[in-house]
Amino acid sequence: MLDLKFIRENPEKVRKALKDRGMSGEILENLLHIDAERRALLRDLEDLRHQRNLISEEISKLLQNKENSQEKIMEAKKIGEDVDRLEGRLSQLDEKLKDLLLNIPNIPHESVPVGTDSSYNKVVRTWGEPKEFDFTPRTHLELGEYLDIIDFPRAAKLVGSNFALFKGDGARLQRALIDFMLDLHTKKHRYKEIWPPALVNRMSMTATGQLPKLELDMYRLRDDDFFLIPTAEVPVTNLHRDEILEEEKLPLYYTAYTPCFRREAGSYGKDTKGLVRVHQFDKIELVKFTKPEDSYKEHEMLVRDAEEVLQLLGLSYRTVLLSTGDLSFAGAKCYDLEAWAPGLGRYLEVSSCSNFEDFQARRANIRFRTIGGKIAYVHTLNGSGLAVGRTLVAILENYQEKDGTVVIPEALRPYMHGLDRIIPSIEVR
RNA sequence: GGAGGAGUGGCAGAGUGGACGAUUGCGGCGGUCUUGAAAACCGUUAGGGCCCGUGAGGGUCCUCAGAGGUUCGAAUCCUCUCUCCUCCGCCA
Repeated sequence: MLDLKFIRENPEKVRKALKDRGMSGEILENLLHIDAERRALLRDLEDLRHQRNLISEEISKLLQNKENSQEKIMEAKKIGEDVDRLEGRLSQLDEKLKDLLLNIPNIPHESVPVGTDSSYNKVVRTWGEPKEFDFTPRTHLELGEYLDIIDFPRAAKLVGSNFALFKGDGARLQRALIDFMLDLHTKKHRYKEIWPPALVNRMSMTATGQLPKLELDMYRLRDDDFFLIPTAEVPVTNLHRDEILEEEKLPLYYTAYTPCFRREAGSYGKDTKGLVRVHQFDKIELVKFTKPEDSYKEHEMLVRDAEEVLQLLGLSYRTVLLSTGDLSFAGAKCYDLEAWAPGLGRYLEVSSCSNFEDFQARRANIRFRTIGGKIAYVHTLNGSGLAVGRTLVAILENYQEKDGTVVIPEALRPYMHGLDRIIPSIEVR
């Protein structure tokens, strides 16, 4: 959420942001109109309340002196009626204003390329070369089936389409990746590990920006107003909701492994097969709370922390700076990391690292007290480090051999009890 | 799920209809003292909105878990919701 005062004083900046994102500017004009009306009303209302407060004080004194207060009470009552009327109107306007405010996206940072869709994204660097094969590389679907480590039909039997089920060395590889990533981020990069609930309430979902806009993309429980988290960003960012942090403690670094749940409503037809787009996947998330002046430096560092996972796994990738049209609602700037998937023959988004500036912090009311005693909003950042399922796709497709077996990347072997290769299971092991 | 108890500033904790946006302590900030620091002492310190002012600042309104209600007036009384604690039940 943007600062209302900022919008009021810089409407042209918000107008430009909406335009750059390819959105209509109508919402802004609407908001400015309501804001003006609301402020005029507020002035009248406060004036009335002031009068009433004065009379109430008089009544108090009259009563103490045992004098007659009936006349004053009648007067106050009359003002009270007007107050009620204006308050009713005010709460209507407040509601409208809040709704509009929650639906205005963040303002893209000046370094973000302007463009209405992903074709304007900019590759800022690449690492490694897309791997060449002297045979036609298989997709992770083919490999998963051949090695009997991923079982989509049975997952479909258990829940429905677009769910994954890992077996044997596939399950172990999944677990190894989680462990490997968490170890890297906690030990080397000094993030504190969090193991949060996978369910959160409506307030948490609103604070990080999933609600109200994306409610249909979320899984919601029927009997309680809880949601399955679409990313660990939600519980971890909400750790400090409604808190005032101390400046000396910033920046705070957190990492968390969680399953992530997404309905993917409206994305039918895209990536309908395989692990690329499933309703439940696993992800290691990185979250930072920083001082405003440090957030862009911290953002670059966070991206590097995520990139290191790919480097250690020996997966070639590119780092993409998203354009204004591709940027998420709450983000001010975002880099995607895309790993090369030879079987699919394309790059796969395995991480998305965003700086939200104070957009989430304002919604979530996360502030800090400076050493001088001033209070300000923190900046929040997060990124995947990494999405486990898609990383597994990249590993299978990059490390496959002609015979259909898959070599385990060196870095993962300690987490696989020394196993160096996945071969088809001939019988139940 | 049942029965009780509780929710107040950064934290702890007073406050049962008007003098309370709130005693006090801790913490924070400023100062005295000191070569410097600590201790001690003095002062200061809730958040937010609106209006006025170039500014320092001033005025005013709102906020005591949240939403309603009673009242001229609510932290205080009433209703509902949420959260936490204790006991019982159930359970990995």
